[in-house]
Amino acid sequence: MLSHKAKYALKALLYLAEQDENHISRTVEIAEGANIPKKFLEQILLDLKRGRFVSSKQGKFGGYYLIKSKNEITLAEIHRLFDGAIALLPCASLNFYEPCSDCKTESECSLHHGLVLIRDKTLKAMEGITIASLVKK
Amino acid sequence: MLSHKAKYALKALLYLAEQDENHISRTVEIAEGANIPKKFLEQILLDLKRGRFVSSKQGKFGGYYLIKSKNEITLAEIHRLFDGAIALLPCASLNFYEPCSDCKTESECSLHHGLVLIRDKTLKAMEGITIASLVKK
DNA sequence: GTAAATTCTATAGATTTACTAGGGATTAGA
DNA sequence: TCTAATCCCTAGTAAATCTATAGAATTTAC
Repeated sequence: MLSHKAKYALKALLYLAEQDENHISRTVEIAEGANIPKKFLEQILLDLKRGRFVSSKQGKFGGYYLIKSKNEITLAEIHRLFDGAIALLPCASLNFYEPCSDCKTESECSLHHGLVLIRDKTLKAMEGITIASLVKK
Repeated sequence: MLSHKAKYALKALLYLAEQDENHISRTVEIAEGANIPKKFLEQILLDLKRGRFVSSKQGKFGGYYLIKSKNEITLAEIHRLFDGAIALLPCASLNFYEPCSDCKTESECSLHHGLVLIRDKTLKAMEGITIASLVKK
């Protein structure tokens, strides 16, 4: 399941993607438009900025805007930024790999192999969902 | 990501699936064989029993054994039993559906649609992974 | 200088996770 | 019938995580 943070991030990105080119959106505007708690959204937008999905203009008349094409922002990326690994266990993860401490036996290898299959399919599916694909309902 | 509970459940089921027909496995035997904390495993086995994946024999020389074919126990079922919904949000879930309180707008519908696509693909993938498919490494 | 906005740090409350503890109930066999 | 072995059940607990909220610092336009 997605965390609220990831869900809010997607909704915020959708909101930004629906605005006119060159429009700068204030946090409060996004918060009201997408129904997200404002102070929580502040943190999320900063995370999105650190992840290079959006950029900001500070000060009066400042706000946020997309810097990555809505065709190139995928669900997979947002999941990784806010909720971490897409794989079901760290030992099956590409970007968050860790060996499993309790997996030394035969059954471990088997589990691992199945989870890598799942990861591949889920990842491919998630990479197919972009902000653009969501906007054009 | 899978919880430890779900991971341990899978490992315990794998252990049981690898035993001879009619063999009854004690909790401590599974715990040592699959490297799972024993008292934690007790709870997990009870959950698996309530879920009708295993049954037990009580008293001296008791233990656990599979009652569902290892070809019919899927990762999807174990995920649902221990970790709940497979979908990324409750509003996209088949078995754990709940409407999203904050989703009243256009962007909600869009998000929903994409997440249903993901759910369908992930579910199909998870239903393809059975205990039997994991045993025969 | 002032107002409006982002940015940063801290923190609080609730929930969940991953166990652990301790005993009760059941059964087999001596 | 006693005893040991085993499953069964309920609590509790420490740590982490999640979901925010608070407040002040910084930046910018005018």
